Amino acid sequence: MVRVAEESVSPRGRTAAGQDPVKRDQILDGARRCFMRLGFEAASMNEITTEAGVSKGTIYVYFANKEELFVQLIERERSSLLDTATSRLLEGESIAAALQGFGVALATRLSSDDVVRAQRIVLGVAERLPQVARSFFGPEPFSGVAILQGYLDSKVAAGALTIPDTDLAARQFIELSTAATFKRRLFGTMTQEMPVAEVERVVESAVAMFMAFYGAGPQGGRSGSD
Amino acid sequence: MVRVAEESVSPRGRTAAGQDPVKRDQILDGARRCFMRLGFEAASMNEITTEAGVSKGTIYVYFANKEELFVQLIERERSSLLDTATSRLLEGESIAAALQGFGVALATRLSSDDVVRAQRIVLGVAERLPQVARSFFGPEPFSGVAILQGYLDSKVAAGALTIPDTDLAARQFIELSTAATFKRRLFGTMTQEMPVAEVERVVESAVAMFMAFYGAGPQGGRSGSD
Amino acid sequence: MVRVAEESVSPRGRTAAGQDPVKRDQILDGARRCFMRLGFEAASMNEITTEAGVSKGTIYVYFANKEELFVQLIERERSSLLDTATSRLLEGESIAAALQGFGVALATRLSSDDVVRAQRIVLGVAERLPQVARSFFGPEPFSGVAILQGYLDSKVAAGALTIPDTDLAARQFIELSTAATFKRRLFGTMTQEMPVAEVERVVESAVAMFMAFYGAGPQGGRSGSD
Amino acid sequence: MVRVAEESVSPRGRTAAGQDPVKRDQILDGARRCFMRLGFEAASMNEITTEAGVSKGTIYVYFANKEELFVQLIERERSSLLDTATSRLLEGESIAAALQGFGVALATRLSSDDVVRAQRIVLGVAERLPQVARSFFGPEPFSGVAILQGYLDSKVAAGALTIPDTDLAARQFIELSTAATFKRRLFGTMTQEMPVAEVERVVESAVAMFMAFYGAGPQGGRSGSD
DNA sequence: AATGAATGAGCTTTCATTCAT
DNA sequence: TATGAATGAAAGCTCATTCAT
Repeated sequence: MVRVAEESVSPRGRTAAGQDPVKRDQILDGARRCFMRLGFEAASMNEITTEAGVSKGTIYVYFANKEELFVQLIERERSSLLDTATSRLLEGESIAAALQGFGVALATRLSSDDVVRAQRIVLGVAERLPQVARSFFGPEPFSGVAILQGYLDSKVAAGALTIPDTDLAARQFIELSTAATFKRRLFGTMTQEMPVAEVERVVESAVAMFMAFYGAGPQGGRSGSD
Repeated sequence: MVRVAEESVSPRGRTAAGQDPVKRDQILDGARRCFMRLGFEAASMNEITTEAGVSKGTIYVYFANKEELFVQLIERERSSLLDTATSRLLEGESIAAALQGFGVALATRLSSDDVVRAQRIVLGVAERLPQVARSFFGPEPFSGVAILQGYLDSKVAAGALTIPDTDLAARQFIELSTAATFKRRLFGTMTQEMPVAEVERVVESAVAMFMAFYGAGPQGGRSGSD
Repeated sequence: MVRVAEESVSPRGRTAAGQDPVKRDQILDGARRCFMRLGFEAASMNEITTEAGVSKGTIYVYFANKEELFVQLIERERSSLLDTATSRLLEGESIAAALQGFGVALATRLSSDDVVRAQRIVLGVAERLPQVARSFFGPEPFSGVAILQGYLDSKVAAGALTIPDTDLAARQFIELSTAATFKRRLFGTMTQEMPVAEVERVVESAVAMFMAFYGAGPQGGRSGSD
Repeated sequence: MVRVAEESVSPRGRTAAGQDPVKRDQILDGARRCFMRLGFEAASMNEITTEAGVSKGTIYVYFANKEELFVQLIERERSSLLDTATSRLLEGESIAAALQGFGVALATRLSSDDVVRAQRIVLGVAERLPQVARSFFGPEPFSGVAILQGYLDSKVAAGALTIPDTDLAARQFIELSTAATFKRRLFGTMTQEMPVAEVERVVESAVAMFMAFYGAGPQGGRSGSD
């Protein structure tokens, strides 16, 4: 019964109900535009219908209800969220360079119009759909943190860094990298995306501060107890 | 049903429509309970009416509509948000102690159940009511930042700190102080408020890192490259 | 708060929400017309709204949902269903006359257009609203039966009738009285109400048959055992 | 999903659209299960489709719409409704025995769960599909009545019974036989099928009453006045 | 000035029916 | 001929807002 589309546009033959990935994406694209423009509550299924160019019934074949549609949309969007940052981290030639690349990619992505918008919507429904908010940055724990922590762990093991609590250190670096943008963008006090050069400057400061504290050496970083 | 106790009713005669500050607060108190419990969309004016113990019409005399009621509520709540943190900053006997007190107070308050809830609600309507989100932490720019920046400026002027960009440095310290809590609480990956001892440890690390980088000395902290 | 209407049209002052009996009846009247014309499923709340001359919201203040509205309607209608038959029974000068009056009233009422229509609708939703169907003829058991049984019991006690099972006998008389009409009207093979003269003839036969079998005398009626 | 076993499929080549009686029955079987379980309105064509193991389109080739499908279903079911009762009547060795067999069979069948369910559904749509309800018990007039009336006519002709109005007498006997069950089962005041022994007792009373009134003899039963 | 009953647009969701494949 | 994905009208119900009292 299920004959999956072989290329991209529903090619030939039929697909099982609710199984055509092209139509599914078409719906998600329409939903994305609506949710982004209006938020979760204000986006009506009617409008999504129109925007996606499918009928009401079709949407309900692919997605059980509005919440499920939203959850699936976020799921789809999430996957690519931290890809660039992750690869930047692994590509870095030195620790400082790796952190710089990671921090810039992360700060840029997290403060992009789209992601900011998405974060707001997700937080707006966090009470009703807690798992959506919880997994917004990827499978728990906050995956950017997990990745960076893994990286830091490896450098600590190699003796290149001295960090008593790599989970905290990872969070610290991320917060330092996004110090100028995250809250400002989320709460709207910064209305434009920050220029790359400026982001780079902020991350440079973050790297410098981080390395000054955690860089291996006699004075070794401290995170709390001594 | 809920009637205000005799003595708290506007004292003498009648007040101009929509002018009685006691009734105004009574409405805002009810609205606060509803919005916090249900969120902006789910809180119905009917429920607010009941919770506040006033009639529908009265609410509409004091507040033009649901949005305006919400805006006014956030405005009222905001003022006290950073009071403790601010006074902790000014009470500190040393820079490190001042920062420690400020950081702990800030991290604690920002990750309290109430404030987390409020942030989510505010962010959920940020697209529709941008100025509410924008001014959530106080008059622009982000007021915790402004206060801390002022403090840092004074210490720089006194030669106790070396900071090229005190705005950035203020943000950095705040982000470091809330590194373990802010995102986790907001996105729900941390479901309980963090124990005070743990908050203190995190802030100690923040202070150490901050002072290591910006503490006055030959190597003076840098925030860009030179 | 609740100031009940003193006469018939909402007289003066306000009534508590969902408490105005005049408006309540107005809604039930509109609902009655719609349900009778279209049946339960086909009657839309919109149409009832229009027919009753009230707004959607008002209906939902008085009745929680469509089912509840229907239940309340049937409840209201039911009360008068067997009044006439009951009083005819008690007015009869002889047993035969009492039974004749009761039978004619019952057969007439049960086969009237309105009652037939109502029975169909009630039976149509019987699976979903069993208690509505169950109590259609009044509080259990089938109240016409209960009343007649009580009457028969008294006559048996007085020695005027010999009936081993008065519950069965009551049902038998009722079925005999409505033998020509009940099923025919309900299932639509008889499309007009039966002329009174004809009903009277059928009930006369019922009375004759009943008295021949149960009338006190040496041969005494039998209903089952040897 | 449900596929008919090879051998039951239309035997040779193709059948004209909507002409294969095997497929037709297959559809009606599925529809029967759905309608009985859910009632007319609640049974969706989708569910019938699944239950019958045919496609939506196919159903619409065989039956113009949902109503027509229902009509045809009732038509098919109807034929067997009174078979047993009819043969019991003709097998009876005496009039009393014939009536007893007929009455018990009829009362049992009419109050069986399935038939009660079917009657309710049919009555629920009686206003919209009058002919379905009208012909529920067979071709007009009420066929159980017609058959019994024929039987009574023959006995009257033979001088074994004295009945002025055999149509009425037939109805009377049927109502007496089902006096304890019909309304109670239909309106749900009796939730279980009645035990056979009890049905037999009720029918015995019906036969006794009937024979006492219509049994040939000097006093000959009368159904009108003289 | 305060009340709260009434309003009705608008919401999400269902499902009989169609028609391209 | 048979299929079942797609359609879209219409359903029950909610709730911000109004205005007669």
